[in-house]
Amino acid sequence: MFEFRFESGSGVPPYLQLVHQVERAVRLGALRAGDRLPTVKEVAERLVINPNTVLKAYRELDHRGLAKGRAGQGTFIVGERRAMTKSDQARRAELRAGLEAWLTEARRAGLDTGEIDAILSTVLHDFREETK
Amino acid sequence: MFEFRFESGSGVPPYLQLVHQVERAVRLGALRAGDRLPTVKEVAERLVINPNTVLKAYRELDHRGLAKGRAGQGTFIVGERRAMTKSDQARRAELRAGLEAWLTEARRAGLDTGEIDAILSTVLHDFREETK
Amino acid sequence: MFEFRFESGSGVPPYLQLVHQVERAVRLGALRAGDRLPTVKEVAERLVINPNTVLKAYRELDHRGLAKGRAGQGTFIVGERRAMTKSDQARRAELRAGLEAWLTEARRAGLDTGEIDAILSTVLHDFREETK
Amino acid sequence: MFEFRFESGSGVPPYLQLVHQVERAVRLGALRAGDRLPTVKEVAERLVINPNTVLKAYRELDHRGLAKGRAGQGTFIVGERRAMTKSDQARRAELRAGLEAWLTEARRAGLDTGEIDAILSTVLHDFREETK
DNA sequence: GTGGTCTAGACCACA
DNA sequence: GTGGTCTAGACCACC
Repeated sequence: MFEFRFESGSGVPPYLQLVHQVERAVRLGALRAGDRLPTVKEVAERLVINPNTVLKAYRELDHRGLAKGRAGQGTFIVGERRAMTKSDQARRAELRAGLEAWLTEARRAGLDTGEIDAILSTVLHDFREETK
Repeated sequence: MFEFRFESGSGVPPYLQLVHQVERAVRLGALRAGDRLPTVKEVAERLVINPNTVLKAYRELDHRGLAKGRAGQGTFIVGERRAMTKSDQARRAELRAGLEAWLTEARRAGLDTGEIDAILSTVLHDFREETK
Repeated sequence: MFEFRFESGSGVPPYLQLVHQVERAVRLGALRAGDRLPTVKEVAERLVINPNTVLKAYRELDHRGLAKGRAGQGTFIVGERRAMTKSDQARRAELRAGLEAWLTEARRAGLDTGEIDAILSTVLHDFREETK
Repeated sequence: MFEFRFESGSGVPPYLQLVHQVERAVRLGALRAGDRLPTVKEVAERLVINPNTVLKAYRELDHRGLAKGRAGQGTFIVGERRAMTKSDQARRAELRAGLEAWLTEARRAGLDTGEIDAILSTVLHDFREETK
């Protein structure tokens, strides 16, 4: 079952964090069409937030065409996302491993979380500017 | 002079984005104690937002002990952040280059911005869980 | 419920007066962790000021770690302030009574509010210099 | 020569602090008609503030009829304040001593500056309400 | 309904 | 001109 989490202190509204997490999971293939999201009640209890906040996130997912609620059954991921080929999956795994290596390297160099974030967001921004 | 920018669509309130950018710049050594931030008016005009929004960001920086406004003079970075040694700087540059290489690799593998973000935030999260 | 008031004419910005009052109340034990402050709207209406001014005060209290706003619920005093012992409370009451006696004495000697203030601030200042 | 000082952190605008100090000194008899205030330049240098701020305070004192600048000579306290009788002076000294005793008592009871302030302002406020 | 962000514009304090 | 306070009112996020 998909697990939500909160990155507190980022300033992103809680309901949007939930939306983003589903979006990312779908992109990575961790969530696929037909998968069932945890119920509103479950999420609300687990994250200790108001059920309305979860509802708003699920409504937004519906709005974005990523999930669809079925009365009495739950909320399900929709939309066809072409399955990844084996070689695609392998390449992702490699990339993932590469990033993990980079992070380990950064930690070993004595950088704390804040510094890593700073480098990440700066480099990311520059990269997007260049490849725009 | 320090340049602000907006990462629109993230859901982070504009004033917080400004705060985060200064925080990151200070961490990376791009801003140092005594440096003057652009005036409230300049930022407001450049980003086409209300001066009060910029003021709010500067006030937040004050609260966080990162900057201090002086009426009639401007807003200045405050607090001693020990200068980085040459070797530290070199290590950062290496890390930066490594991350850029990773990004180039990811692009070459056909990942779009959304997918890269997805991998980044997932791996980052897992990494923090592990090293916690 | 905590009651705010204005000491007009002091030159202290209204929002700061609110902050100071909460700080003092917390110090005196009149407000304790978990206590709920009146809502922004209530204070604004009672003191006939703009809600944003109250909000600014509450935000400042947040920054100082004295209170925390919870959307939809209100603003609450935060932070553990060890409860005063019975004997402590008694000593405070004595001190308070002593000060009241002094004030009565001063009034009887024909001093007006301004003169009392003058003596108070002067003696206070000297006292701090000495015990510094 | 009269000495100005700053109580930082009170939120009272610097120029008003200067005004208040002269007012109090006049009330207490520490400054009397004809006494010369330090020059704008002296005050500005001593307190490390802009001369314009001192000028504004002196202008305000003029406005309130407490002091008058004489071109090329300086700023002088004006206004007849009937001299205090010997017995009046004695009574003030007694009051002052009484307050000092109270403060010593408070310190001995373990109260810090903030707590003393809290009691003072609370009792003062209540006292004014009662004798209003 | 409760806190919080943003805008718009007036006014003040400081240099 | 530069930071800062206050007002007024719209809109958002959370309960």
